[in-house]
Amino acid sequence: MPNDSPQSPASVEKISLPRTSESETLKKIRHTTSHVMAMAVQKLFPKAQVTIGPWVENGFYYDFDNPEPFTDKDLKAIKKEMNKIINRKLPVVREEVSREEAERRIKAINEPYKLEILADIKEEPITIYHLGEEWWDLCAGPHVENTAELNPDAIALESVAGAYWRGDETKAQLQRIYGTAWETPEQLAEYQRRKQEAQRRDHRKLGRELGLFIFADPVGPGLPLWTPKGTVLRSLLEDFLKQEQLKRGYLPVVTPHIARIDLFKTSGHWQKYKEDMFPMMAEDEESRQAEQGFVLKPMNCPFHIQIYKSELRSYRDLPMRLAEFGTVYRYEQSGELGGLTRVRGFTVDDSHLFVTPEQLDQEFLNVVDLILSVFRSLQLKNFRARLSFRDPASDKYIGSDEAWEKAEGAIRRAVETLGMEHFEGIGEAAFYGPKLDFIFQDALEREWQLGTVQVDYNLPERFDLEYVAEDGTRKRPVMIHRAPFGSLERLIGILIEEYAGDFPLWLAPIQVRLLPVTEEQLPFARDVVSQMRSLGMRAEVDESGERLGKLIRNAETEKIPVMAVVGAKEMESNSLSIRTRAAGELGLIAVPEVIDRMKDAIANYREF
RNA sequence: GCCGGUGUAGCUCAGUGGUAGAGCACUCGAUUCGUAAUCGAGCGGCCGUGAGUUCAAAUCUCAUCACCGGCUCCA
Repeated sequence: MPNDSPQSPASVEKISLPRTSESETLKKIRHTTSHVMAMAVQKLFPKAQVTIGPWVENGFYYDFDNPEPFTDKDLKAIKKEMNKIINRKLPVVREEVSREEAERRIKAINEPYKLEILADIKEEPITIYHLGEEWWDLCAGPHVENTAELNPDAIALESVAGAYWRGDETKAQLQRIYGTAWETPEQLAEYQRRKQEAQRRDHRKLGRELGLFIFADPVGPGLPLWTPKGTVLRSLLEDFLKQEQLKRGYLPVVTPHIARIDLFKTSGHWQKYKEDMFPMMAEDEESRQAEQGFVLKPMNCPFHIQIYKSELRSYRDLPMRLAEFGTVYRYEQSGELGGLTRVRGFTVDDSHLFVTPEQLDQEFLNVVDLILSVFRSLQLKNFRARLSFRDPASDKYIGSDEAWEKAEGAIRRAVETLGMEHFEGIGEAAFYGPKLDFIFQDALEREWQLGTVQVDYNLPERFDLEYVAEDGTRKRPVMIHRAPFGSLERLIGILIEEYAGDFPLWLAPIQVRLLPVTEEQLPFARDVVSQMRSLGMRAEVDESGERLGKLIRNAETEKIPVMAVVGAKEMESNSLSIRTRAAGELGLIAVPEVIDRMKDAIANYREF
């Protein structure tokens, strides 16, 4: 791997690649290609039944019900068959039929899934698209007019995957084939190049290369171990947020990792969240039977609630903002785990705000303001805000409709007040309340929730929380759950990919490395480093004794932002030859000036 | 949890039934060198794990664990 040497054309974007949603042409191409693929599959696998085959942002897929799962080898054969179909230059013909006629024809070819799809189509007439004489599918279109408009060299089949019919785990598992299709072979090549490029930013790869974290088989899946460098990163992010929270009146707390099962029965976790919790620890079989045991905490809220409840609170104490970097454990399904973005043990930058109903709106806005300012400081710009509401049809939630409506109302008012762009995610709520979530994308365009704010009327009720109001009566506070990072693990995963491993100076695990030209300069270099360290900078000397070219190469590969070459002339003039990753060689600079500039840059979240 | 794929040295990977390989890293020696790889030698592997087939298994079969791409589910 040549790493990112200056010669490599870093990220020159020669060819522009439209996304499907932005290009009518691509929509047609991909739609038709998915039909061609389905036709090819049914030719090679006559038992395969078709279901749906839409375009997606980078290509298309089609789900089949086939007695045998497809393998990578099958994909090759399918692609070959597709080429044949395309080369036959089949016309793509739209036909409108009545519902009865569509039903009759589907029954004639025995395609039960199509029948279900037909039942869901509201409008008439029903549109059917024919590929030549021998194959057709229910489809709204649009399509190209002839398969000759497709270029076999601009099409690639990518992978097979299981997918549930209608996205429902309890329904049949279908075989999904993913593919991609473009206008020209050049576009396909560019798409594949960018995909490779994205893989180079993958935090799992960079995390290993930069020595930030590891996973160890004997420890277990989804349980990251943080190396010294990774721990620096974590601590810096924690300290940064702690300072922001200090300014805003948060109160730090610390709570244990385990608790009696009863705590989670009161909160409702045991009833609604049990599947996501590690199994109970019981002292003996009798205790196990009686459900008398301890569990690892999947969330911090019940613990913070206990602290709130430990004294009688006055309205004068509110809002009370209890904050903790609380490590929680969730028994995620094995197939869900991956890198730092989905793990089984992670640290939430958690806080629970206990507020009066009158304070709710303002406090919610304050939290959103904090979250947005955190994202700004971290230079995270590409996110979407999601209103995560409950699915009224599901039974996975606790609490009354009234409480839910009040909480959802508070979130709606907040985004309206802020004029914030957002979308709604039905069924995305926590089991105890609705959320405002901030959704980010990783290098491979998968979406992840980071920051979150939640309004909760339910847990205060279940734990019978109170405060004494001005008039002396006992009233119930409202809770806001919030986490700007979401979790340190996921945040760092996203940050690594966002920065492509090039951390800003203030976050870099090693900020500056001194590179002695010969051993002669070692003592001087060590002295400069100790000056820097005494000022809190993360500095080190390369003691390897290799030649300068190698020292630079190593520092570049490790993505160290500032390199300082020390040779005879630097030593003589008490200066350093500075080379930065971002700007290259900056020439000779006196040691005190280097230190001042470093200090200034770090304090102001700027580069050297 | 489900479907497909992959597990060989610390890392990246070659080896497809017959004596385990390369580059980098690491150790030692020589070199004291000016902005992306100095030369040489050495160390290092129960071929993820367990069973089976075979005269013989890294290689074939089954099971299991982990990882990767999806699905479902979530910070």
